[in-house]
Amino acid sequence: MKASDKIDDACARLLAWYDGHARTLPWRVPPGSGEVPDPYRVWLSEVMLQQTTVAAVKDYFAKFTAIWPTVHDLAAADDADVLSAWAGLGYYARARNLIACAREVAGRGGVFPDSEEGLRELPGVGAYTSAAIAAIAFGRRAVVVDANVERVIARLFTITDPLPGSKEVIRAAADSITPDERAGDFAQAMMDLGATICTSRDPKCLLCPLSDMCTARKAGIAAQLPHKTPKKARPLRTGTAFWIESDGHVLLVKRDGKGMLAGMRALPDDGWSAKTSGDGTPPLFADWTEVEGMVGHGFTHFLLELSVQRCELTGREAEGEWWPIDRIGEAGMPTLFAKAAKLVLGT
DNA sequence: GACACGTGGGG
DNA sequence: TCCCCAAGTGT
Repeated sequence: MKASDKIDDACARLLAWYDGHARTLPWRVPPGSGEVPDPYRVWLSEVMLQQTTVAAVKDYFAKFTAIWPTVHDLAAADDADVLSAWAGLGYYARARNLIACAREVAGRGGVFPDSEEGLRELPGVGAYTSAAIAAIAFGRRAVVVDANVERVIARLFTITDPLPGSKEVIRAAADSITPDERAGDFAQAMMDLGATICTSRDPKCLLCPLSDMCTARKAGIAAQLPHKTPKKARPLRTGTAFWIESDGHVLLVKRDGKGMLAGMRALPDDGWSAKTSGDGTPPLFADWTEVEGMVGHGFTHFLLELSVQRCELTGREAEGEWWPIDRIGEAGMPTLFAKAAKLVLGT
């Protein structure tokens, strides 16, 4: 059997498997249905799915498409409303780029570029997302490589060099088995395979349509691939958030446009960051009381232990936005501050 | 290439 | 409990 035959075989088997096993997802068109995917929904889902699980995205996708059914609607939205709707999903730069991208596309008449290169120019659309949209929404041949594909390819071809150094080698191997036809289905098939069969831990090789051609499985090392260079330990930082209450309202601030949780509504704090712990300094002079307990929160590159101080004011002169406490859940704060609010309110 | 950038779930 | 991981991008 020639190498090219094996490649065609892998491709055909994967597509056949996908026809019978594709996950049903809110943003997906079932294979063979003849439906045409909406580029707006494909784009929105792909951005939401960056470094995020399908389960976490589902509710947000439903909410966004209900409030903003088209790219024009999203482009016309207030920044604060979009950021609030995104609150809890994480990686907030994605939301800021989402707004910028929607406005750019709306400025082109609401038409997304239909090529990988054109899509790549859009804010928040990188190598992966441009390839994914080109393939899924426009049927273009594109080499779509996410963490699922990296894992499947590393195992199929026994690529043992550690990530991220081996990205180019993996991409080239993925290129070699990417078909000209059904590019979108192929990309989604690879990702579904990685998500459900060729999983990071405990791969289900007995169920895999490619198991007999998987060289890592043959070598008995499938579960150990891909190798990854070890991550650095996350430092522990401490910080303080301040709950300033007056007449049933709490004082919220808008965070800086740069850095952690940029642009998000939040409780005032003492300036903690990934680099340093906070200094405990309150934003104003008052009779502060320590709230019992602590909020533990893990960010990508550090861990935070957040204490909360509270005080009661008689007026509302302080700088910020006074938010009704009984509607604090609608404030659209990142999870860290939502946890702090729960600690204060005992909910 | 390295690092900043969130969060929730699974083993 | 803790560690790893997930449909990455921008700087």
